[in-house]
Amino acid sequence: MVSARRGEILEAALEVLADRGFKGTSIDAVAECAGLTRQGVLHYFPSKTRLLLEVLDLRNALNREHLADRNVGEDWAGDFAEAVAFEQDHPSLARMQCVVLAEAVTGQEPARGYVRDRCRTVQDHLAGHLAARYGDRLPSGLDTRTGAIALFALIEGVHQLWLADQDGEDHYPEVVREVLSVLLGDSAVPAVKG
Amino acid sequence: MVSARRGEILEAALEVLADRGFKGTSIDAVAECAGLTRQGVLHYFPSKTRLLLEVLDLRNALNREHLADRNVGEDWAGDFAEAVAFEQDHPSLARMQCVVLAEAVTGQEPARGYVRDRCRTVQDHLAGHLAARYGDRLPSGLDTRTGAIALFALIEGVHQLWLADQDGEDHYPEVVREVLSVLLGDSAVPAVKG
DNA sequence: GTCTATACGTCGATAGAC
DNA sequence: GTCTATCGACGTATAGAC
Repeated sequence: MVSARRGEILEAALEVLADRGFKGTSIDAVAECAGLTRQGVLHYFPSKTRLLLEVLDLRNALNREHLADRNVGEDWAGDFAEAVAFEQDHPSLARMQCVVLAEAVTGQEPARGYVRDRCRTVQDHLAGHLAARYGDRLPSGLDTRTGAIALFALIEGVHQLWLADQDGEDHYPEVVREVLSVLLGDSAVPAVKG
Repeated sequence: MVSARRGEILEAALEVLADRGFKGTSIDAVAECAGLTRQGVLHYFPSKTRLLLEVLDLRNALNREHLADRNVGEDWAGDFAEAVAFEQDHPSLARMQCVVLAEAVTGQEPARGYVRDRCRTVQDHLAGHLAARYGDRLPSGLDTRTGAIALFALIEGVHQLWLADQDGEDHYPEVVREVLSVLLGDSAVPAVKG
């Protein structure tokens, strides 16, 4: 039903957004990248804002699809390391997300609501899963809610660091795995002491 | 020596940048906020880019100034909690930083170099301090370098979460303190087990 | 493809201080 | 009479809308 063109435009928009952010993106640039004219783009998406929101949805879909392949929850540290690796294998997705979310922190950007919702649902999700498995406190002694916040912050922060300096450190998935195993308090990982 | 005007313009620029990001900021808006015209601003700062860079320097100066008041290193978890609290007491600084850094992830933004340098120097700094105190491994078993990365990522991530949803959770400084005490492995903090 | 809006940066001008 | 602070007007580029 959705024409192939629509998909192509979304792909093109993802690239341009990743490269220039929302404010910096012109419909012309998206159109050129997709091989049609501005009017062609506006035929499928009524406005730049709607286009952005659909790209964000696309990203969500891709992420969920990827996670669905794993048996999430058996190996938390591994799951998160994998999620980080996935982002790093798809730099456009990662950059788009980072830039657009930050822009949304700003005044009245269209993605503001999206960002707030995402922030809350991800935290609730994490807290729910952790509580289901560990109860009120993680084995490390951390409060479950605190742990969920820390996990989320850590992942977001790692993405930012990686994007800020892609020539630097690139063992982030491994870093995440080790840190998580300490935070959770499982000792399923080589947390070699002294 | 620098005229008072200059300072006023920097202050105004900080506000506007925090509110609209770099791309969204017009010299006109800064000028209006500072009570003069675009040309007046351009008299003190040759370009929008230079203005941005000076605002980033200003932020650095403020941060250093604030940290100089503490006896940094005696209580790591406390230091970081304090740093987070400081940011939250100065929302303009925090938002400006977050938005501008994220924009810099993008193509050829002026702050790109600044961000990469900051990323490296902060990590090196942290790693150096941690190594000086703990050696190759933290008491928690984490590798020192890994710990430094995790600390930095955690702080950056927490800022982002806070900015994304300021109506949500607001115990971030406390969260940071608790998480750090687990990551480092000091048990100087109520990490109540079971 | 044209219209309109906005924004950057330059040029020349004015007015006061030294 | 030159230096500093500021302004108005202009040229150009880009983006969104129809």
